[in-house]
Amino acid sequence: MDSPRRADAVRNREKLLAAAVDAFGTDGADVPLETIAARAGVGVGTLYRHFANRSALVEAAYRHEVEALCDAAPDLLARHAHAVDALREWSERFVHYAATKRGMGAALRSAVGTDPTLFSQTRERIVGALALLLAAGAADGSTRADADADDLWLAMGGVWNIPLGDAWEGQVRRLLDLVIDGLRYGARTPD
Amino acid sequence: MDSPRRADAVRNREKLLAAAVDAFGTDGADVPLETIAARAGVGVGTLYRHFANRSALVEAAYRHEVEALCDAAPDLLARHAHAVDALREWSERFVHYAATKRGMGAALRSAVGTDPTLFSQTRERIVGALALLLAAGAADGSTRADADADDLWLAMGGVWNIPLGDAWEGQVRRLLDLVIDGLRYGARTPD
Amino acid sequence: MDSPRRADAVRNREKLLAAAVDAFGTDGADVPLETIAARAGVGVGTLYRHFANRSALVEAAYRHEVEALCDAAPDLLARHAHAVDALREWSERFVHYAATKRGMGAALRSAVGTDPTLFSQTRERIVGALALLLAAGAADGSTRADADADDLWLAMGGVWNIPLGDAWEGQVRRLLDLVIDGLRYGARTPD
Amino acid sequence: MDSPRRADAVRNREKLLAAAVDAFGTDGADVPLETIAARAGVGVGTLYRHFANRSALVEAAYRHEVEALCDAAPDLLARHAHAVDALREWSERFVHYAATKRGMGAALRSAVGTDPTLFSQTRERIVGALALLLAAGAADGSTRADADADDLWLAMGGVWNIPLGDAWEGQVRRLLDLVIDGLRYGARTPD
DNA sequence: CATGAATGAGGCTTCATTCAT
DNA sequence: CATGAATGAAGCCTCATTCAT
Repeated sequence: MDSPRRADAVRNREKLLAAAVDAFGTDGADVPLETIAARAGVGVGTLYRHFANRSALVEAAYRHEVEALCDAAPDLLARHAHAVDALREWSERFVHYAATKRGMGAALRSAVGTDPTLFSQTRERIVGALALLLAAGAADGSTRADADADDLWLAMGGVWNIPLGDAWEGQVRRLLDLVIDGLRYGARTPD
Repeated sequence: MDSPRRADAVRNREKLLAAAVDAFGTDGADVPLETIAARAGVGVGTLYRHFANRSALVEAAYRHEVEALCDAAPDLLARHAHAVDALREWSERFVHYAATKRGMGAALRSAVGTDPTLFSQTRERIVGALALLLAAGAADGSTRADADADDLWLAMGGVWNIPLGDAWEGQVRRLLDLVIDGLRYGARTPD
Repeated sequence: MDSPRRADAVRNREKLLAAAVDAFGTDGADVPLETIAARAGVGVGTLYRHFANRSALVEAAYRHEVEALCDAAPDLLARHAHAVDALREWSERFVHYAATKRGMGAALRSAVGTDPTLFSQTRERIVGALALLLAAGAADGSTRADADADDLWLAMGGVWNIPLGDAWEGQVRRLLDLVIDGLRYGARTPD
Repeated sequence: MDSPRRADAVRNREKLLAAAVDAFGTDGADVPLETIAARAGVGVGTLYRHFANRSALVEAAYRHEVEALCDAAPDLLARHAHAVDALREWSERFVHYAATKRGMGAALRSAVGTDPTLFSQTRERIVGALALLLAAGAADGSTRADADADDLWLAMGGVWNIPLGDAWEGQVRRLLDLVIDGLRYGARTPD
């Protein structure tokens, strides 16, 4: 239904979002937008056609990451026999997401001014994904039935506290594994 | 030895550092240096006479805060009968320092590029101050003798994790109180 | 002979000219062409198919107004028993034209650079229309026979001097009425 | 009292104003500010230090012209035995001013939005200068005593109606001479 | 030593124009 | 023929830094 031209535009948008996430993470919150455009392989004009200004881009890039993360939840459930395994794989992606958010941190902070609901909305979205995974886990008995998505989110939120550095990724992994193990405790299906 | 002129210069330097800490916290990492100079009541030229460039100022402002914080430790010990009370008062100042560091955060991050040892050096300085306080506490029995300055630093580092907001200061206080109470546990002198 | 396609194209051209006149008057000489295209309900591409560039559009819009104004002269003569009545109605339209020219003023000034004959040509066209009306008036005796189209044009040109404001339209009307009354003076047919 | 440096700054300001008047007249209301800066022989930054933005510059340039014009009135009176001669010379300058205003017209129109009192204020200033000249003329008998500055301003305002072109300056001169001759009519001192 | 004016590079954003679909 | 996405040149403005006074 969309003309092919439209497809190119969509692709450009994706490229811009990817480039933005990357650039904010690499070069800091102040990367010239022209750098992002260049990295995406398009002209500045194109960037501005898609995103009215810097905050719009920052916000879109962040929301995009959250969407990608949360959209994966149902897919993963469909691909795994046990919900807990879906949760494990989902947590892999969460690590990546956490890394991104760290990188974009400064950029995000300056963008929340524009839309103060940004963080609360994305939080809800993520808690929703967690709720989905937990519900499935409760249903198939692969996670304990009394686990709450909000609590899980808080526990996972511990990753923000892990100091950046070489050991960061390993620590994040161990934290998430620990949390997921906690969800296994008291589950119906033994390992 | 110092001419009166010299005294003025020193005073200007102080005013600039104070203005910088203030401005970075208030207006963000991007405050024009001219704004800082104005806030200090001097011309930009004077600012540049004291600090070669923006990062130099950021770094100096941060180190200055750390110095002020750490220099207080011996003074406090001298003024309190029990080391633990010195520690309590020192932690008050630490709250202030933490607030400053939060405000300067973005500015600092862009400055570490210039001097990568910045954080490790200031960390050492603070751990040193803590060690001093703990040693005194162990000596007069007002804190447990097996406490380690590095561990204490890590525990206090929890303040970085407290989300900014209206409740921030209260939470910081409670965290620090908790930690200090921990140091009391097993101390020779009962409360 | 004209395919329906052609009819659409003609209609688009008209819509664009109308939108241009409107937009220049409303938003000033700097309206983005994209705005004009949108107001005409077509894409920019279509605008460019019809007008090679900005000045071409400005010029065409102006000429179009003049054409519409002048083409009306013979029609009006055909519809009125006395030429002076045709002249009166024509002057109504002139008011509208004057308003338009005022609005487009800045845009026009930047376009004359492209075609310096623009104003002299449109002047001739208008003087021609006036000559037609006066000739008819002289013939049927409804206006004095010694009136000259060039002089009439100069007299009507007084409208450019009327300061813009709420009273503008009323003053223009009174000026034109006065001029036309002058043409009645000494006419063969009494009122 | 002003340091020499200050003198340079003042000179720069003057150069910028002169360049602006010139550029707006020559290149139209849209001249890049960088062009004006270049023409004044300074960097853009200097332009911006003196004038916060485009309208500020336009407005300042216009007010500057009016000031120059009006400040001349007392000087001229001091230099001429008869007030009417001062008035004649003043009207020379008015021609120049009128030319300037014509040139800056478009630029001014876009700037009035910022300060709607611009025209009324400058009008008052000019009427004031005229009043001064007329009072002197009434006193020394070189102009008729019943002349009113406001009326004189309206009469001189006729210059705005003279169509631009090669003949413009000549027509302006003749108009002003005519008006001044009118002021001579009934004056005590015969020519 | 202090001052603050001058400089100009560089970022943001807009829009005329082109061109693939 | 129409569409509207893409391009990039160009203008506005800010601010770090220099330097004459």
